[in-house]
Amino acid sequence: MERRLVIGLNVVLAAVKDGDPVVLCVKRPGGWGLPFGRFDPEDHRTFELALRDFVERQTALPLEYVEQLYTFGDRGREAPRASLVSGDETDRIVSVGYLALSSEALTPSLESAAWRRWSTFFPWEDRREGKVRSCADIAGELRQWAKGDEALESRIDIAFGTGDDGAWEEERALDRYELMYEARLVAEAHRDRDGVEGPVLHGEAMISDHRRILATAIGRLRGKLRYRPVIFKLMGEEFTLRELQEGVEAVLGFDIHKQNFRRSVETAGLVEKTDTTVQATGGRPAAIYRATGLSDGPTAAGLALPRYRGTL
Amino acid sequence: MERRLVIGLNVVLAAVKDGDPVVLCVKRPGGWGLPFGRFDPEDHRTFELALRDFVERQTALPLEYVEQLYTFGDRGREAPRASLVSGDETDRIVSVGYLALSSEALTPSLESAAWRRWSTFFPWEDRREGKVRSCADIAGELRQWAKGDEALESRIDIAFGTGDDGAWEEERALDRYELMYEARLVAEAHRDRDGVEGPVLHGEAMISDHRRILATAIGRLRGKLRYRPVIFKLMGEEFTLRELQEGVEAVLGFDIHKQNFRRSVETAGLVEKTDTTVQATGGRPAAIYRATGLSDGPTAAGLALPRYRGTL
DNA sequence: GCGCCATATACTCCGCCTGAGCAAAAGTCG
DNA sequence: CGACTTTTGCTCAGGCGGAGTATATGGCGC
Repeated sequence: MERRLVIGLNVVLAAVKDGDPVVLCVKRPGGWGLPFGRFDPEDHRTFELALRDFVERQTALPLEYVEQLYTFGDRGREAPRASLVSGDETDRIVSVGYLALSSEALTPSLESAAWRRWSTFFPWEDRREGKVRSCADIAGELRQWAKGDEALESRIDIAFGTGDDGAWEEERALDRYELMYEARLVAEAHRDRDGVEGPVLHGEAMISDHRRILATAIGRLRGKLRYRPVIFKLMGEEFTLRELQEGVEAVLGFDIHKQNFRRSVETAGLVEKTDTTVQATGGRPAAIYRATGLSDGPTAAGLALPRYRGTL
Repeated sequence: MERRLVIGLNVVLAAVKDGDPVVLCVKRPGGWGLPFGRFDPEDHRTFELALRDFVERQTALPLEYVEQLYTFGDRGREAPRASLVSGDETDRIVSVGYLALSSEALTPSLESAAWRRWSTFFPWEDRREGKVRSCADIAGELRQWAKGDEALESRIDIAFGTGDDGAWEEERALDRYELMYEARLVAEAHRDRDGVEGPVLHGEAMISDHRRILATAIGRLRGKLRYRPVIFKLMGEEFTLRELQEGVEAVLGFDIHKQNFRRSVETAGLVEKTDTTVQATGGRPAAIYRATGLSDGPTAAGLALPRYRGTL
């Protein structure tokens, strides 16, 4: 029988909820995963339409901003759960990953769907003060695994900002995940290959290669913050500068200087102050802002954001 | 009969030749296009392997650096030339675009393949002094077409750096091409839709949506220069700083300040000076440099490059 | 109303990066 | 040797970003 080609669509639908970045997950037989569906060339004119269609059917949540991430076509990646999408083990599955952003974490209609924090799957990516960061020295574990291999050590240094003049670059989430996969510090590495356990496992696993897709999405979103006004896709219509900053910090995964953030946001001209204020924090009331027209549209500049400058 | 799903692979193979950026093109019945082939799930384990396979067969050129660009799945995009890849008009074609870089523009074995300058297809993207830039005021033509529509004018301003504080951002090549397509300033717009001619047509057309894919590749490559050391994939083993600068300028499409370029490159630590020199320009001999280990690997920083600050 | 607290907002200061240009060095060519 | 070309070294000023201090404006307990 002929091996048919099947295209699957995966979505990382992200939002910010109670100051934490969350992603829409669906509970499947093998564990948690991203929403996905099969692309049917008969029914769907474009990928995006197909995506909106099945996400809305699966969760009753509408998609607003949508962006293509990457197309995964390697044989073997889908093996463990091929039957889920294709219904036929001999099919060859190619999957197209998408990133979608929502300004609200609305409750999904489906019981098996839920918003879950990024930090569940990537505890090491959240370096904000007071957050549950996995204090484990992952870079140290990796270096031990590298056993002096220079090329590997260089990759580790760049990915984790160890190294002499290196800095933690938040958008390298995928680099970090892939290193950890190779070093077998994540459960997927054991599931996909032999069952030899690594020293410690970090974060919760997802089915198939969904955690890899999520890492791709996180990195892409973080990078995009700096050159496109995507942060406003995660905010409501109106917000205080503190709320905006908390949204940015949630995505970036580290704290930033308050006064400088205000300065950079205000001079960028992406927001405008309204004449109303809110009093929600127990201190001085904050002015309410909204995004200007500049921050709309497919093109437009992003925010000038600082780099992480902590230790560890 | 069932509509089958077919995956096509397209490659933008770029190089720098005689100071100009070039792309490998293949002559087809309907005009020039990018090399492409059909992905066969039976034969190929990954997209990249398939890509290397058919490019080497079509042109006898090996691919070095390869990067996925985007997956195009909209129905209709492939209509005009569907039969080329599929051999069956009822198939649904999805195409995955790739960017590949070569340090040498080797002569392809196939007679129908040739290196052609980017500027053939995108004359407006080359703003270097003394180059054949199409002096036509494209932004003006676009604004005339926009007829006061604010949203459109804002897009034009951002794409072309017109607008008050806007600057020409070289990586927005796709934004510019898409606007021109919508305004029917490129031949493809007439071929794909009705035959109503626009005022002027710019650049040479390519078959299918290949010029769009090329625009995507140019934009991606230009952007990537700033944060990954990809420029060295386009250079030989050894080079002078002038040659390196000319390579960068060719890709960026504008001239940059010589002394500042030297400073930024040297402080970045991506190159190291050898103790040899060449005398090729009729002036003082230039030191030969080579890329350091830092510039290798999937990760690593890029060059700090200036922005275009010309007029027009 | 008054002191205290918490947060929002304003302003300052300084170092570094970057843009821009001058000038010297090291060759070729007539 | 002098004119010319290109490489290389250096300086200087403006601006942006990082970090901290100070002030404004509300609530709350008394």
